[in-house]
Amino acid sequence: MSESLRIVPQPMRRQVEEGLRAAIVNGRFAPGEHLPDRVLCDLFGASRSVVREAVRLLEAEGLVTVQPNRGPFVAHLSPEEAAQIYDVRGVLEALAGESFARHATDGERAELRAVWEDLATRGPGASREDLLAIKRRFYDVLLAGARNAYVARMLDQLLNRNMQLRATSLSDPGRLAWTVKELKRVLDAIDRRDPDETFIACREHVQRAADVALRLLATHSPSPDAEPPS
Amino acid sequence: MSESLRIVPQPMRRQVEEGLRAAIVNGRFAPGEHLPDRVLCDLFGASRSVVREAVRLLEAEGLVTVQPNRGPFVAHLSPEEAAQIYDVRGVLEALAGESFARHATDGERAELRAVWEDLATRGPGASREDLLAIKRRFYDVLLAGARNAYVARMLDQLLNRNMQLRATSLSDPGRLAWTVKELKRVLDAIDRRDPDETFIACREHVQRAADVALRLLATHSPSPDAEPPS
DNA sequence: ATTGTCAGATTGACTGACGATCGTGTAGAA
DNA sequence: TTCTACACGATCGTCAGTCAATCTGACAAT
Repeated sequence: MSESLRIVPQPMRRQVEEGLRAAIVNGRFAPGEHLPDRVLCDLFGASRSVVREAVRLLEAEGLVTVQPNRGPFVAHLSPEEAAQIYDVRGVLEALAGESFARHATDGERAELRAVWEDLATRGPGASREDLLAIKRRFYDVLLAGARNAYVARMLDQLLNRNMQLRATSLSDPGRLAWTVKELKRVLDAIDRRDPDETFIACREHVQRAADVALRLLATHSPSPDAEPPS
Repeated sequence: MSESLRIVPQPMRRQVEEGLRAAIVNGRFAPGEHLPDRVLCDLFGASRSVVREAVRLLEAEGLVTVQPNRGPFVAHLSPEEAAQIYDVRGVLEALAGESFARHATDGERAELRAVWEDLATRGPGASREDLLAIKRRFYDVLLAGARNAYVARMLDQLLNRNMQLRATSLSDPGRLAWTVKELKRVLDAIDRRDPDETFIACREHVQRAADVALRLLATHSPSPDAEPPS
């Protein structure tokens, strides 16, 4: 853990990339919205080269889709895509949990349980932001203990991709209690050093979250907002 | 399936991107090799803007790593990373198989079995290229029938990432017979419409391939080639 | 031998420019 | 009035050139 002390001046490109990503996942840009590079340029005060490179990265992450000769658009999340994302999230999170059960240190296990207890003691009055932040910490600890950089990167992408849906599903009344109960099963499996059971518990947890989110998505907004291109 | 007939002139950027990716996965560039954008420019006859955007995409895929102020390098695959990639591949392929068992049409099931029979009837004298091509077709059919664009994209990335290892493990004498037998278990599970068994069979297949590849990697080249930077 | 300095090479970023392409609105014809 | 064709604007794709910051390696000085 000899963390390098050298400071790296964050390149302009990375600032644009992170700013744009944050703006998209926080909903400051509506899905389907057109983002001409001109407006991105003077929004971030950067040149076209920088903006275009940043857009390429977000395109690879799936957050924006670039139509030829028309430019970048905020990606639209259809119910089918959402279901697919949850499927992938399920197996990746299951793998992360399984790896955590295998490789995590005692300190990391204790830390994960601490985060869970933080979540469990929140009343139902907690704000969406708080809940998302706690779940974020949960994932951070989980992925750190899983010792697998690839599953961490891919899961990060997927969590960014369906941030809006997670916010809605977390705000569902009564969902918090189920989340706490499902995660307890994960924690118990981890403490019993049972990777297989951890795998199953994690995947099932995501499946439940997907059911809630997709049900909300189907009933609450039967007709999506922006135009599905082509 | 009304595929649009209109041809879109592939942008220069995409040509550079695909050419560079092909050059890396085919081993025309050694791992750890430095790729100054100057040489990429007159190698592809493109301007710096185009090359840099293409490099961004490959960076997001993990095929190249860009060191600040030093430029892009062909990514180096450590044994630990290889093991992590195989872990992720295992669950993603398992999910793809499970989805295939759930959603594929009868035609797709027959097609998958045809590809498998093609692989099974090859004698041990088949060339690496042929075997890789057949496995490629197997994956294409599998992913098409899985009805999940995300698992397809991520699996594609991972397969590109460890192409070299796959080539070595496929060339291992006797491995072909085991591969055929393991895939038969997958096919049988699919034909029995048993998603859970398909999941397990796929994951185990990848695990076996990982064991072979990592064993070869450990014994055949105990000290990697290029310098691990920093 | 260690340190300091300098030149060359390379990246990061910006700017201006040009043609190609898409969408749209308008003018003209039926 | 309705429909078609064309022109126009907006935007993208690409390029070339410039400048500053940084790294590398060699060479000189202590």
